[in-house]
Amino acid sequence: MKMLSNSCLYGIRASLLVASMGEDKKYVPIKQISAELGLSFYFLTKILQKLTHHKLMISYRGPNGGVALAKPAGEITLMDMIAAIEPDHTFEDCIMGLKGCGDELPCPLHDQWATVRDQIKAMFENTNLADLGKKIKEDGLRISI
Amino acid sequence: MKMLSNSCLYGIRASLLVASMGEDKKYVPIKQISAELGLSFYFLTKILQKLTHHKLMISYRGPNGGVALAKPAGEITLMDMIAAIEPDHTFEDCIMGLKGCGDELPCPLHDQWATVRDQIKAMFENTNLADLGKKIKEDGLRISI
DNA sequence: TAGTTTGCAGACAACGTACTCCTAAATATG
DNA sequence: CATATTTAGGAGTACGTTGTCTGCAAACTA
Repeated sequence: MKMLSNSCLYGIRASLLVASMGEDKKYVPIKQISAELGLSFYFLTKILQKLTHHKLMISYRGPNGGVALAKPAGEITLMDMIAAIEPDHTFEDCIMGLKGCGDELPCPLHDQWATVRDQIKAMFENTNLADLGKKIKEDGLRISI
Repeated sequence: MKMLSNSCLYGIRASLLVASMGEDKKYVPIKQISAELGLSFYFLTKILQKLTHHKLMISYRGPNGGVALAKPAGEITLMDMIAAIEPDHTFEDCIMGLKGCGDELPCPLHDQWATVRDQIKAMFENTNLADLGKKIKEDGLRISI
């Protein structure tokens, strides 16, 4: 069950890596990020450009350049990342694909689905990069492979 | 948030319609189903062929032909439909896209996601066409437009 | 048997996502 | 100023999903 596009996943993982490395280094080169995460440099470049356009990251060209978070990691939620990379992704859709499905005019699965959907939405809204970075560091969780 | 492909949604809606119409008529023509649901006849034909191949439906050619459910509606779950139409759809994936993510080697979102994912899986496994048909009939819920 | 109705099967086009490559622009250093 | 480093941006390829069309096979009707 693919909830998020590859682009979105790559963007989140890259941001987490930048958050963890950016403490000593101001800018992290995209080449280095792609190597550490095992992703295509060219493709990752495109994705991170979307994040800089949406002011979640800042970039700097030339030697010692790279990308950095534009805000503290605690102020960037997963929902921010999704909105920047997959702008068409909504969390309102009817699971049966019916237009106009809602509390007043529900499809047969509406109530069950609305509950689950709101949980997913809350998960993305209430989780920020600092939360995930802390888990990665403290519990040894991973963002590679 | 698109959980299921259009093909899958169309197949489910068509099956529900067949279940509700098949009481008096043995076979329902695909042409009629596509007209009532506002779907492409050609495309729906392809989708329903997958259901007949997976023995969820039976088809009959010629005048008074069409498709019918191969089993009582109460014995066909949404998960059966998904498996037939989207055979690659799994409900085990890591939401971060990491291979090997599991209880022993979790990603930072694993626990939160596993809970939601299992609810979705259960929703599809425990809901059958008769359940939905009953809601549609008794509560006036809809499968069109 | 001839003609009509219906599903079956294969080819094909349009589109979005994923991914690659190339050149230009900005910046640092000697 | 010359050169190396690094991001920006546009063009192009590959593939899956969606959707269309055409001809064929099966079944009924007269």
